[in-house]
Amino acid sequence: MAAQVLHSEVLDALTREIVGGELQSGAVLTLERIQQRFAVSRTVARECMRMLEQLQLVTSRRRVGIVVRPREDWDVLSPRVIRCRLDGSARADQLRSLSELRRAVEPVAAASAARLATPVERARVLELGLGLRQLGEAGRLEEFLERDIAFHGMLLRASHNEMFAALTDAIAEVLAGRTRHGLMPLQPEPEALDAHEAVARAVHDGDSAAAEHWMGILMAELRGAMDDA
Amino acid sequence: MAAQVLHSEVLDALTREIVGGELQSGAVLTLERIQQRFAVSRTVARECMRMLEQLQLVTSRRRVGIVVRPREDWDVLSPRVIRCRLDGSARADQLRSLSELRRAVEPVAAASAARLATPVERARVLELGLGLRQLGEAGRLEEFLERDIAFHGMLLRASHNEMFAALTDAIAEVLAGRTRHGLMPLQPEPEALDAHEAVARAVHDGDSAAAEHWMGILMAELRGAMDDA
DNA sequence: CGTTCGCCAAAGGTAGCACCTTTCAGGGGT
DNA sequence: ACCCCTGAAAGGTGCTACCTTTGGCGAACG
Repeated sequence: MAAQVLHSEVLDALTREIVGGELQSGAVLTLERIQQRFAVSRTVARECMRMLEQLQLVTSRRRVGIVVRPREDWDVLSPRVIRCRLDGSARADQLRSLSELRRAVEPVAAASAARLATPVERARVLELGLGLRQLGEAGRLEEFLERDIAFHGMLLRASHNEMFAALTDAIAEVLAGRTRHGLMPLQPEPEALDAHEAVARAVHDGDSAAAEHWMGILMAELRGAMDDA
Repeated sequence: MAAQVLHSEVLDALTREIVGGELQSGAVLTLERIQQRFAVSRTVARECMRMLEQLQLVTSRRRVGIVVRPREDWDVLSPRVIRCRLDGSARADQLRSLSELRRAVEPVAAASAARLATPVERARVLELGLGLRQLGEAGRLEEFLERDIAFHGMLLRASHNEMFAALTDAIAEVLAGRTRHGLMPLQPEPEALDAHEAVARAVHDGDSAAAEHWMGILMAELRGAMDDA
């Protein structure tokens, strides 16, 4: 992302410490300590601080220092915060709340996609959806995951709502995280495959009610799967 | 928010110009020009640039300058971007996509609240929900709006999902924006009042299916109202 | 005991430098 | 006519030094 620029390691390290709970609400940093700890200049320390401030992770007060804010204030929808929480100790919590967000968003996104997608997008959704069945039944989990991510991402983008589209990466992380944590059956449930296919067809045919309905079914299924685990 | 610190005017001005479309994708800024235009030092210009970069509004490349990114890349869920879009020329678009997000999130949030709210939160939700009827029937729109915002905000927080809670302010903006733009009837529809009350009771009684159902009804109603306008 | 006052730590902001990357133009060779 | 090489300039990256402003806190005073 920010590439090799800036000592973005500093930002990442601090973000992780805050969202990971090592630096609790009320903890105080100073620019000086950041400078010394990471051996960077004031400029870099300040830029990091500003970014943390923008994420609402800290607030900077004169004479006091840089104070860590309580979790309620965090900009938890920011991709950076999501990413850091996903590979920190708060991983499980983050996955749960993201899954819930998914359950909320994806059915509505599917409905919008059925209404608003371009012909090219419709075709692509259908293609991806149909392909899932073959990969699933063949038990090719790696490829299934990859295509599943592509399918859900395509759908979110096809909704033509930029706020849904902005969740693409986070949702991809949920999917990948589930698989990596062995929360997936060795072979996807037939019901899930049916639901995927039904969603794909509904979007392709412009049937927004059906798209929402079937995506809802799909969400309910994986909610059941997660509750078991 | 960031208070009177920093020439946050600079950041706001630039953010507005980008999300407002005055600076289109591919447009190039330089630190030098920012410095001159706003009469600030390089440090301040750089901090602003870093924040814009974090919002994915721009990307900074050596020898080239600060390049505005296409809208797909923006961190459109960031409160700052939402705020700037809401009082820029993209207001209508932003309200529409936010409303859709609301339609997705609020029913699920209501269901979670019914499951997870604390006794205090349940009582408060019920109180706010019941109060709405009186204010609505009396036609006291100002107070109705205020309480409506409190009601939905309480519900989002009571869902105990920090990602839903993070949308509180944005959703408050939608509610306020609708009223300010005369998209509300002079007296709230009786059906809407019924739905509010039903949601409040369901959350209070811990009936998560009913909470989701009635909130869905409510969302459908105001979607109808918005489509009319 | 309460109130005021002043100190100073730490952020806010400015200025200017050295450096590195990237681009782009110009020249020479094929 | 085309390609590659080279060099210079533009502009971000990072650093240091320095001054200003604010606000917390303790001491002194009423």
